[in-house]
Amino acid sequence: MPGSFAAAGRRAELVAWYRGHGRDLPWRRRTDAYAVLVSEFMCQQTTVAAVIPYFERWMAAFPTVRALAEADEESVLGLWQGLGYYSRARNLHRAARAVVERHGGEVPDDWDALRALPGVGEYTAGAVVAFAFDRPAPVVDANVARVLARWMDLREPVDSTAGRVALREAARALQPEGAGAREINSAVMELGALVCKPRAPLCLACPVRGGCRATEPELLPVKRPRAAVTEVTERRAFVVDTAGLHLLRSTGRWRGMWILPETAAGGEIAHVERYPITRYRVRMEVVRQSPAEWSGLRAFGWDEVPSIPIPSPHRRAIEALVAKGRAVHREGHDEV
DNA sequence: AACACGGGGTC
DNA sequence: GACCCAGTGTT
Repeated sequence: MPGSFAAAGRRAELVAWYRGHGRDLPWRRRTDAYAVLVSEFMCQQTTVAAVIPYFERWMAAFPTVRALAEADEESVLGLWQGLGYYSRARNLHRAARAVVERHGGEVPDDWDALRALPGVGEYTAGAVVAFAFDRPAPVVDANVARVLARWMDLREPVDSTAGRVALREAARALQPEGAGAREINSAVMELGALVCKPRAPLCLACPVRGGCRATEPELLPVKRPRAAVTEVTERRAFVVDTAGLHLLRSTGRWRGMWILPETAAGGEIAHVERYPITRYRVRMEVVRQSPAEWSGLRAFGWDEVPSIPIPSPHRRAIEALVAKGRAVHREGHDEV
């Protein structure tokens, strides 16, 4: 059949390459399903290099499903602080509790049962089946999508319905009959990370270049056009007294984390922090206010601030304002 | 099908 | 600056 995907015939070369060149990542040293689940949650939309230190700290703090299930949300968010996409932390926490309640504390080996856990989508369910239990499952992350799109010369956007279907079927065709899913799926991912890179793919070093149909691999994968960036401005209060820094427990975007409260007050802008968030570009203007103008805030001593969960842009603004405060103090004129 | 959701790295 | 990343949930 013209256009059929013949990657299955290249499994041996791919796995041989992986055995020689695959990286020694912390979660590849273990196959217990809980460790796989944690690493997969952390790796969602996040680079491997950023995840490694978080993974090590997490596994030390919460070594088992039960340990995580019994933890409180504050410490869970604290360990996740700085990784972004905090709903992953809340979902992983809920997933651990669901595993205890529904499955007696054992992470299930069944795709549908996995998929039913909070925060577990098609990708993560497949990853746990393959990496923890070494059973066949399509595992399509951004690396695999890029490798397969080039391999098949797929011109359909990989984030369209048609593109996703094509990729899932190709990934399915790549699976071995019995054992070996762990290695083959790891190998395709690793090929994407090390050789079949987003820009400037190293085709001369590719173990499957003989089977690749891409004529212009650097132009693949095709993606749907992205939404335009919108500028937004918000104003927040920096509230400090002798008790320390007064923060608000967020109920919105950064639910459960501690943030600078939004304010309508005018006055001098003490600091401007700019940060991107998905399709927005936020200009955060910070003004100094006194606790008398607020209720519902909680004061933290300055020694506590480093260890509580605060989203990165807010933490950066706080650090900048503290530095400015110190500078004023040094100059000796505290007419702030 | 489109959008919200973070933060850090790369070129 | 633009683009990318071991995606998922909601609308």
